[in-house]
Amino acid sequence: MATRTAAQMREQAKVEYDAYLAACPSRQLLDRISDKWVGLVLSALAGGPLRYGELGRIIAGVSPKMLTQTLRGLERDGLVERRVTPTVPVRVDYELTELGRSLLPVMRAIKSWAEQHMDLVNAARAEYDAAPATA
Amino acid sequence: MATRTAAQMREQAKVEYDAYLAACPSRQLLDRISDKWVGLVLSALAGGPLRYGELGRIIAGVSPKMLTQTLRGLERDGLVERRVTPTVPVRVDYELTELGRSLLPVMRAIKSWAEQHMDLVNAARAEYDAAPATA
DNA sequence: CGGTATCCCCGGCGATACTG
DNA sequence: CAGTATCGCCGGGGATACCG
Repeated sequence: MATRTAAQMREQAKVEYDAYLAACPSRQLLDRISDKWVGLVLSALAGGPLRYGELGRIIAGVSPKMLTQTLRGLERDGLVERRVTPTVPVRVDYELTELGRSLLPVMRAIKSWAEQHMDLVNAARAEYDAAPATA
Repeated sequence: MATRTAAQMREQAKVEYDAYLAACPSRQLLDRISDKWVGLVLSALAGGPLRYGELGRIIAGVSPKMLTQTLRGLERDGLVERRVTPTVPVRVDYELTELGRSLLPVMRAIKSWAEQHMDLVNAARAEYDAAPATA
């Protein structure tokens, strides 16, 4: 066995780096908000509490599974609150918490940059895609 | 067959909604910056131009394929510029464009929120995970 | 040095059917 | 009404090997 191979050392470094990445707050946040449905749910909830079914209708393309999964994730992170009213047919409302609302400005910043610059990005893409040869 | 089934109408609505989502600037931006390596590359490049190999070493856990793929995507979007110096062994530098630099404040906003609030999020997670029964 | 091309595998997304 | 459980598929991610 003798010396550890370069591959082994690299492997080791990689594992550590992955662990480091997983612990990075920015990455954690990006992982959360980059989820396909999170942004939609957040902005839907920005206007006030909504029931499960209402969210499903507003968001339209979401399956019950993904909606629940998204909601659970957000609840777990303390960004939304799940409030159950035990009436005859149960009624469940979801609402942004204080923490969840504090995230809205960030979402707005993202939206703002996107609206101001995405046309440039799209132009760059078009140009890039249209360049088959010659500088 | 007569009437279109509810499933068909739902399908239709979903396709349209997906198209709408795909066109949403915020979603496009999120799709880009939420990429595992994009944030790393951007912040690495924030300090000035770097060579391909340097990026690979700084970022550590990245495979050549992913590094190239990330770089190409960013170049295509006009966020980084690829500069080739045709010396004997080729030399390639990557550098943020003006557009790319304009994105840095947004990244900082994300980082800032994360650093200020992720401990609350993690606390919420711990509490959530520790709640097996009773309110 | 700076990539490209290929293969494989895993995880996540969505659809469906069913329950309290 | 508000979910949960299960299945299948598809695509992206990483490792590896190889070119200019």
